[in-house]
Amino acid sequence: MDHVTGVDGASGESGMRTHYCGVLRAADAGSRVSVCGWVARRREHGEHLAFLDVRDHTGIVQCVVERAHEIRPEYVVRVTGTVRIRPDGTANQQLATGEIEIGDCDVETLATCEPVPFSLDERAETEEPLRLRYRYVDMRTERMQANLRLRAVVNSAIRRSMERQGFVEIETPLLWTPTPEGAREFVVPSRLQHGRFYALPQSPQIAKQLTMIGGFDRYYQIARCLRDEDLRADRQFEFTQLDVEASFVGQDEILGFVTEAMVDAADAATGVRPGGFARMTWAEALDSYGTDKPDLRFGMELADLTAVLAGTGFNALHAPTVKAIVLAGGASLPRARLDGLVERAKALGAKGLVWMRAAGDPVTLDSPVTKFLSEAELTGIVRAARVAAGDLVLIVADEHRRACEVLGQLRLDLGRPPSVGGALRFCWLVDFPLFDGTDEEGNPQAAHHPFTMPYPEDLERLDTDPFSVRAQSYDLVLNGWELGSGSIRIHRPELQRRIFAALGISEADAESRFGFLLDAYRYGGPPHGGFAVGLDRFVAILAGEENIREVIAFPKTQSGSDPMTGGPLPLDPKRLAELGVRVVETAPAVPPPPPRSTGAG
RNA sequence: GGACCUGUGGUGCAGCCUGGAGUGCACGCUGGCCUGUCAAGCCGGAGGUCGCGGGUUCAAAUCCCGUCAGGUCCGCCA
Repeated sequence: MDHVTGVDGASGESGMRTHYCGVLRAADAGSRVSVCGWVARRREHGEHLAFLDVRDHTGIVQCVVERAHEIRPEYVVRVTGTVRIRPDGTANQQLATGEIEIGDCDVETLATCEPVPFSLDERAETEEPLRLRYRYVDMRTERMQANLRLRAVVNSAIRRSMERQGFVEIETPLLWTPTPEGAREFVVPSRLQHGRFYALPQSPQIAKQLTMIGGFDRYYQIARCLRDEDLRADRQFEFTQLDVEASFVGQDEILGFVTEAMVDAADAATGVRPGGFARMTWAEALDSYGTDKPDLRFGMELADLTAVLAGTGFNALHAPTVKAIVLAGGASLPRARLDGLVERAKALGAKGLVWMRAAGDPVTLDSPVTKFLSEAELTGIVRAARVAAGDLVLIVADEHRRACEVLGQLRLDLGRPPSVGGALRFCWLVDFPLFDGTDEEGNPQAAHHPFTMPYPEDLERLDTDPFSVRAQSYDLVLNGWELGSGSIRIHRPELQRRIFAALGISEADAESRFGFLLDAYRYGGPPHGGFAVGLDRFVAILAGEENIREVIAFPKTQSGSDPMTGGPLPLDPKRLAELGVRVVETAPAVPPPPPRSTGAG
């Protein structure tokens, strides 16, 4: 990583420091320098010698002083002294600055610090709520510094990439109009119009489509989105996405734009341009990986045994689809573990799970159920699933989707590599179904969103077999995480009306919900499509983190609280009255605000 | 809305199953010693509502019920 070798006026420091701590080297020996930072550690050796390790975001430098008893860890100091080579035998190889130290020091305390509530040592684990409550302290750790700076690098690279590709950044409103579709929205009461509400955008979806009609044929935005849905390791109320929309282009061009941005960003983050964006249809992903977000970092693909077992007399394996995965070397798993896998499969919705241990040459299968299968069926399984001696075969027979999905999950349980430090395996998924499931009234539901363009050749089945209609929509998957999704949009009002009808949205409904959008398409809407990439997830993967909170400066807990500020908080009646809002049911117990003192010994 | 896991000096843990004095480990904090350390070392000290409430029991950190907080997941996330 490049380091600034000095600090000039551009830093706005007015000469408080000449260098960052982590950049000093043997070549600087003899220089008179000033560094500013936090005391990472203090080592006292009696009355006449002490060491202060001073830290800033670039690293640590050792300062040698006569006495430092009054200077405690995490004090903010400015040290002015002379860089010198350390005495023979005292260099520290672990430290980038380990060949030198700052001697002849004048130490100025800029701020004191109470004992911090948890260790900043990288080796110490601290419970997350405590880190979040004192996030400003937590941020000083190497981990948080690296993660948030990585995020800035990614944002910056994405902006450059999109601009180079001719995209224009346009800001869209945070105060938008409520739309009763999709994710639950955060709502903002209008002070000037009591009883009316804005909604915070779950995404700038409609706004960006309007910019297409407005003639900005390549729009992008690094946009905050807000969804009032339950939180997860990969979901916060607020998140950031790279939002893209372009006119007069097809699916391949849009995938190309996004691929370019991802490659540029990954390059900036890691120094390597990732290649090999896999591409498969939604149906292929389900068939081979049992999921619509396949993790391509490892094999263990699903084998299809349906044909092999088509005529089986063994009822447990008689089903529309029979699928298997093979765990290499898994034949040695203890029986208790196998029983656990069966339970897991049942918990995932399968009727059962058949396991078989493979041994010998030629390979034979051993299992409590082999006696119900013919020789031909057993050799068929070995051949179809490419079973080798020592392997464990796991078989699920069920409806197609369930069989695939259960084994897809078991594949992850048994084979998924750790998130840290591995390869980046991107994968485009295309040809999603237009509809997925039905609502309470039995109407098909849009798999992506109601403005998604179907394949023209599938349209004839819209009324007769809607679930077979494919959409021109696509997902980007990275290492098994859904990074984003997009589609070609419907730009012709008459087709949009047909889709609304198929979704069970009446003309009057469509008018009241999306009237302004339908109006807009009467005034020259070009063919267009777009995409959105979840940047919190992308940065988390690049950082080797399992949780997006680690790449967010001030995240919320799973219950939507902020341990630092205590929010959300009740509003006093005066402000509620001003907004024309009455609280009908107060929360049962508002916890008291966190105590002010650290209570540290 | 639901399932599971966690909650013990400032921090991270052990103790809980099988009830018997707040018992232990490491770090931190604090006082002292120490002139080349670097997670410094050595000696001493302080620091506890065992998340909270109730129950069982002669006796509860430990068993039971409830509750709160945090986490992981299901539902939810067009």
